[in-house]
Amino acid sequence: MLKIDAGSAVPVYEQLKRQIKLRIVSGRYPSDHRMLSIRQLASELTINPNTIAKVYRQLEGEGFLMSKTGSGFFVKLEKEQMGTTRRKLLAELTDEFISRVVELGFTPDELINTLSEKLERKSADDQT
Amino acid sequence: MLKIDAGSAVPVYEQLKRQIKLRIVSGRYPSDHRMLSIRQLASELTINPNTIAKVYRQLEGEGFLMSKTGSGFFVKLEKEQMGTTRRKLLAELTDEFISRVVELGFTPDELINTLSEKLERKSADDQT
DNA sequence: ACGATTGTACTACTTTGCTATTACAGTGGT
DNA sequence: ACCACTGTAATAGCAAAGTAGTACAATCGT
Repeated sequence: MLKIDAGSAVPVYEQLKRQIKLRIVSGRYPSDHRMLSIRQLASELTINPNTIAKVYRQLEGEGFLMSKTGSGFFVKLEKEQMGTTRRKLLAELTDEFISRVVELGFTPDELINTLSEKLERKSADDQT
Repeated sequence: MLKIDAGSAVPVYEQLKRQIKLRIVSGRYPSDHRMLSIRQLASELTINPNTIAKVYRQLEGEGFLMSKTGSGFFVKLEKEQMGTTRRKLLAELTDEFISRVVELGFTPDELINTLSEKLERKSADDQT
């Protein structure tokens, strides 16, 4: 079940987009899987259908969904594409992160160190 | 000299804030350094004084500046605080990055790998 | 062929973020 | 004490983002 936090600063359509993208990229929504219809999902989440439409259309533009007028939206991502798509997503996020951090005058060493330290601590917490 | 890209998607006040913060944190603007007055900087950059005021006030709120009504804004960051402040900034950015990436289902290994690879490639480019 | 369901397109309203304008109040040098 | 400088505060204008409402067109099952 998808969840929306209405009070959040990140807009509703953005929250939805991330969640759906994750489910597609992780294989939980396989290729040719039919998405809930715009109106169905809208009434489930108690938000405007147009917001759902926006999300679906954007995901279509990014190559994750395909629309068939009259019958619904379908997942488009083939299993073979999943790897490269995941890599591309990660690359984008990483590039943005690096540029922002470098902009603040940090060195690559500092970057790697704090990141790996945080990840170690995180995995320790997760196991506890 | 501070530079503003008027056509950029990131708002003017945000561009300014980042640049000034960098100069303070890197020590280029030492403690007790007097900033250009709101109106001076505004006329130099050909933008509205109120935008500068907003930047200064926010930086004051984050503990980088101090205002003295009638005489100007002054850098507040002591040399001893620079280290911890820098670390804190980096930690915030890193946490946000990690949470967004984990949200997309990536493993710590993938993360470290792409990051270090990108950094290596970057340093190679910078030297060329 | 019909009716229910699907996506689509257009419009409009509301809110928010950003910037601009103006008038006010405190400080400091001379 | 004055005057030119400083920050402050309050207001308004503008554009963009986000969401909502309504009418339309294509599909599919029966």
